[in-house]
Amino acid sequence: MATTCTDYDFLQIEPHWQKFWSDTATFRTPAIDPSKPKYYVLDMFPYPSGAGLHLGHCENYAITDILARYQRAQGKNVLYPIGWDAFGLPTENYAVKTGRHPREVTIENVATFRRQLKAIGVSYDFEREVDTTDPRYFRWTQWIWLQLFKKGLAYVEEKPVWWCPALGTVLANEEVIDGVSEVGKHPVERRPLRQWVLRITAYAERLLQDLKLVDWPDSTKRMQEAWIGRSEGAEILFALENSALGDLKVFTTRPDTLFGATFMVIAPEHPLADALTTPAQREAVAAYRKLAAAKSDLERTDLAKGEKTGVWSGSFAINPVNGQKIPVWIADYVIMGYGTGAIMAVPAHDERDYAFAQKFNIPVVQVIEPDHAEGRNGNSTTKLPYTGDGVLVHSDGYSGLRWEEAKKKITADLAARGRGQATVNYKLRDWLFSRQRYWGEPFPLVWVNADDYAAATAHAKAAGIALPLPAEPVTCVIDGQTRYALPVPEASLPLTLPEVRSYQPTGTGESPLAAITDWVDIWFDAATGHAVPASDARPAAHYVLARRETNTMPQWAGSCWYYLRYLDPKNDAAIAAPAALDYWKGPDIYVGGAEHAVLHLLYARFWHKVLFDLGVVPTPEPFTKLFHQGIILGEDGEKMSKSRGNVANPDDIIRSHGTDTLRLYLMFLGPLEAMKPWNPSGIEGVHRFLQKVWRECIERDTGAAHPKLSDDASATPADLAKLLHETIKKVGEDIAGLRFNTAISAMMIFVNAWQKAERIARRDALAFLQLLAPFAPHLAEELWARVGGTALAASVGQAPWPAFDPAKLIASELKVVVQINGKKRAELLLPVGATQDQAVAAVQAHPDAQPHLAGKELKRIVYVPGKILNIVIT
RNA sequence: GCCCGGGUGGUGGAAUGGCAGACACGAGGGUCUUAGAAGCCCUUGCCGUAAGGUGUGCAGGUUCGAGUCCUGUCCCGGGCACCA
Repeated sequence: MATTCTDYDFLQIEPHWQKFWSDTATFRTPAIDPSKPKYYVLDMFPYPSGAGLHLGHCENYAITDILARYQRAQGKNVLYPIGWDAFGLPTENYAVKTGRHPREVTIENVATFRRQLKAIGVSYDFEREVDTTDPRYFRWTQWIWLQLFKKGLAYVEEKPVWWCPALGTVLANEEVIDGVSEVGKHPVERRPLRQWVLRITAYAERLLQDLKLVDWPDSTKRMQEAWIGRSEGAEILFALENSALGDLKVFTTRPDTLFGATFMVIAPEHPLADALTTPAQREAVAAYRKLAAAKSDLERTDLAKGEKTGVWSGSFAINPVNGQKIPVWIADYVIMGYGTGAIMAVPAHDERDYAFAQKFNIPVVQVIEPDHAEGRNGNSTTKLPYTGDGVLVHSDGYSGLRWEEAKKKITADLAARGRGQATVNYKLRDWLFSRQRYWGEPFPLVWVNADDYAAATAHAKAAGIALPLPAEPVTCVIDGQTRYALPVPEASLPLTLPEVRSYQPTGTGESPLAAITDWVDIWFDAATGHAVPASDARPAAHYVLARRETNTMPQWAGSCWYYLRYLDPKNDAAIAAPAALDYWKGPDIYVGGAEHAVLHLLYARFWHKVLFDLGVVPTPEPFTKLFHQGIILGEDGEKMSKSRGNVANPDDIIRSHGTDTLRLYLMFLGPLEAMKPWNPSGIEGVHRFLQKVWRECIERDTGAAHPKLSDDASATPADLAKLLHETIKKVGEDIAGLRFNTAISAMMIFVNAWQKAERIARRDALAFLQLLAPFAPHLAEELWARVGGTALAASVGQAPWPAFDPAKLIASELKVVVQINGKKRAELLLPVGATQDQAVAAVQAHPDAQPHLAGKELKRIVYVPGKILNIVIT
């Protein structure tokens, strides 16, 4: 039932239809039906911040909503869900500031988001909402973590984190601005803390290779490739002059330049740095290492632009190919985290090594000569450093070889002597997976001593409980004692967050959870997961004294698998039922910002592959097709931000022009993937368009259907009918190809023509409303009902998408542009199928063309029927 | 420095190697109106009264024909970076 307004009163129409959709559950996901094709549209789910929806969200969700509505009209079973990525720092910080519980804040923010999403008219199935902070959801986040733990993909390590002594807390990278804390501008330092780390590097090769399986923007694929950073090379052992110290292992991608190695460099943190330092150098090395340690990574990289620094250790290494004695230096341009933390330096063929050698007067030996370079054998004119390809020189036994061959041969020869081997290195680091925060998923495990670990696991086994234990126990040292990580039984999940009185940091760097003694120190039953405070009497002999893990998981955890939970969000027995996983598989399209091109997408792929290996999911990749919408900038062309004062608020636009106008305008602004400045003056254009559609459908004074609508199916003039079918074709193709701006332009062209026609068949008007419906669903519903569409379907979206009639697209005559020597001189209307000779004859008779052709020889004729006739003359 | 994008009217943008500027915004003129708003009609890349010329950052090239392909170059935006 439509409204009765006579004008396009969007303030009345839009809420009316939102209520209709909600009351009739129009967008409830259909049941699994293997006989029907499925289409799963996924948005990157939002973090429900206190600020509410911004235009970027609106753009993102308008895109997916249009796709969802279009695919429904195509007869697909559409899954179009939404949820909340609600754990995380801003909420926790807000809770610290206000003393409110983060859950309370989250519930409030989610309510705001849900209300705003409904106000922009997106057709989500709100019955499938997921919330990462809901224990029924994070139960499965914890379950997946246990599978990773069991597979040996989780381990514990001391890792440096940002520590702010003044705030007494650990800070995230983004909370440290220019070397001071974002809050309060206090100094910060690096401090090692016990952390959980996930072994994503074990999947590096597959994460790289399987990029071939997905339809993603090339730039995103390349960013992932670069992040994984595969490089082939060799590990080479250099004997140390002091043979008691053993060998120094380096990684190089250029084993072909081994004869040019004139020094070695190790990172200041290298484990051999101490041992290699001779007494004479001790003081200098100590000073240098202290200097390097004080530098943040940022400062170290900043110095890349400046001078190289370093200090000689006093020791020498032996080049394995020529026995030459070369000095070992310590310099911070070599970092411990990559390769082996040590390099062989070849100044002639590496810019960094060259700069270092220049500064410290180290010899430079050229061993590669570019092809066709003059004066091989000693009198080279090649400018050094030379990093390109070529032929080896000054390399006994290898001189004259091309570099590719030399790489292989030198590596093989070293391998034969046990002094090296070909290896592959990745830049990808393991994933630091713990946070010293309250508002995150607790790790489902406790720490116990060795004896209790043995007793507890034996007890669980005897009780018939298969704990998710790794092959090798994970241990760490707490207060000087070795502790074993004992997982809670899967059946006891979720492990929920205890209530705390304060979210203030503990001051020790630990999570606020560590202060809740009753929760942390417990008697623990490994078979049931049951626990009582350690201050209580031991309930039974099989209870062991345990300390809970007080770190929590990072925000990434919940967002790594949420797309699977939508398939079956209320399932208490599994992530999702196998039938649901089988039918829906994964998203057919995933839409979200390019800022997640690396981390989120890489982490989610990693978890998905682990689940694939476990047989939980049927596909090796989670997101087969990915699309990044461009950022909406402020009017000034800068990023929208409060401080710049250039933020456009969607609520204001909904009030002034309606959400259909807002959505349509966001889609009309330009290509979806482009970064676009917001230009509020242009919004009038699309608003006028919608009003024009209204005026063509509704009689102004009575509010009845417009009198020019006719029940005679042939009432539409032939030109307009042809245009309608062209529009149906174009809009369908453009939606499928994500070119919404040109789809809208095609609809505008049609309506301009419709306005000039005296009559139009009612069914043609309805077909047009169907095209408009994905973009401006409220107006389309209203007009659909009032023009008579409800006889076909209660909701415009439920009517099958109009088909275009190819026969209607064919014209009897085609326009051909006539060019003479490449310049347009005339236009011809030729019957379909006209031959080149007929075309040329027509041109020669054409008054515009004749003067140009008179007395000229036709040297060449290019004829493309229906397009162009180009005549080349002398 | 490296890797990606991208440079088209006053503005947002359109154009399977085939009429550059679709569709809009803005601007100018007209119509309607007591007046205005809204609507409707016309004009609108630049130079030129016009015929015509010219035009997609710049310089070349390929082609009957280039915004589109190739080479070089400049500028803007994004990402990465002492990664051996």
